[in-house]
Amino acid sequence: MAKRRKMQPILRKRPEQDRSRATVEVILDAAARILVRGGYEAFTTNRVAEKADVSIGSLYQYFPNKESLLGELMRRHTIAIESGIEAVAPQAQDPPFADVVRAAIEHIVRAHLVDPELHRVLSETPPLGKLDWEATFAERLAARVKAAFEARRSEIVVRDLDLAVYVVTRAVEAVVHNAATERLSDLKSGVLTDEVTRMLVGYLTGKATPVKRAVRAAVG
Amino acid sequence: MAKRRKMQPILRKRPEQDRSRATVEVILDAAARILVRGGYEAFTTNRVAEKADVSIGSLYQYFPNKESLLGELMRRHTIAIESGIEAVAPQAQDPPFADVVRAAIEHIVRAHLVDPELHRVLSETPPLGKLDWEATFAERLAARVKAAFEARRSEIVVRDLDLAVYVVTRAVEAVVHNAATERLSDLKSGVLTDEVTRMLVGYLTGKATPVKRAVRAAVG
DNA sequence: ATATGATATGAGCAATAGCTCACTTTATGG
DNA sequence: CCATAAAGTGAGCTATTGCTCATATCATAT
Repeated sequence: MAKRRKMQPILRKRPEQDRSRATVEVILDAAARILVRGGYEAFTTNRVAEKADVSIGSLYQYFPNKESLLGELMRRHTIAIESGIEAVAPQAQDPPFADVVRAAIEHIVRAHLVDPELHRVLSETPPLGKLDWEATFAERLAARVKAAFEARRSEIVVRDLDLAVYVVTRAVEAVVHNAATERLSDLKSGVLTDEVTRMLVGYLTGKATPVKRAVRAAVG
Repeated sequence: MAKRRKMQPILRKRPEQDRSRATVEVILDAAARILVRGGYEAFTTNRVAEKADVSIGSLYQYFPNKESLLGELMRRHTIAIESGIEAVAPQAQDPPFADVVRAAIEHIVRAHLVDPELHRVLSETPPLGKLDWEATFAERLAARVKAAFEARRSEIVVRDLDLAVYVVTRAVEAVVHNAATERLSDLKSGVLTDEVTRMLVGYLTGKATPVKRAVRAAVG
């Protein structure tokens, strides 16, 4: 008598043959393209199936519901970001504070350069909006930033560290996020990273940073 | 033979009696409450009418379509913000640069303290998201900020003024916007304004600002 | 060949959306 | 009064949504 309700696995059926794996891929591609072009409004399962040139039945053989499609899209996007992030070299010991700050910013920039359009849509999409990875990513980042600040406490003039971490992370995330759609070239060239780095270092240490170019100019 | 298509006035019919004016008000109230509670997902015309305790027919007598409901809501919100902003005193001549910066920030803070929840939902709502006033508001603000920067060019160490304006406006807007839902008390108390002011002044002038409390502690 | 499971199809269902319109009720003014 | 206009009603139309399921096709192994 137990009513079956929202208790399905993430993927209804594991695709085992090459043919079906391809089908899943085509579906996800179509989903991403529709999301990017028309936003969540245009994102309907029927349209996705049509654009993927696959019957609606096939879609529902692998995805138990609309939300799971979004979920898988997000999962993959997260993975793409995380793997791209691993390229960040571990810090040499006792580097200039400015370099630490810059490294963190490049962290975020890199994340936003992985399929920026899809990134934007996913992060603003109603049912999942700012969910999962954005939360945990932000948390991990905040922890990391705070640790870095504490390690350099003597160089930092700001009183309230927690507040500083909050202000800094939101500010950077937002500037980068916006720049990903409004000033993509500045993002890619590193000009924006320079600027934001100077802002943070100035704010935190109370000293102006000499305007010097980054060691490596481009990030993506 | 001309097909009638999306060409209706903003308000289908002007309410002329007190009774109908009240009806319009009740509808808008319900709309706002539904938006705040359930987001755009829950925002359906039938539900709005139901919550307003008004027949769906009455709703459509004053609002030609769903979008116009959102539009009117936004229009009123804009007006509320703008009138609240006028309270900002005109600057004394040649005030300290920090004061100018602080005034601009308080500008934005004030805007976000007018019904913060509704503000958030409206700014993230799909069909209008970041439309109209957010665009023009940002433009006017950017122009104002740039003018202020130019007037103080000698005190500013940043090279690229346009880039600086971009970084500054996005950063402040985002920090304040996020704080409106995550750190409302810090926003109201002025602590956050202090912090952001210090960040900007440090960034722009290259000098650390002495940590002094604002003249008036609270904004809203 | 043939049996078996994996894969694919698409007509169509139940639910809900935005919205209309024929109609009733309430207010106003001569 | 009563005529006219304003205001209010809600059953229900049309379109679309997410999603199912009976059926058909393809792949593989014996």
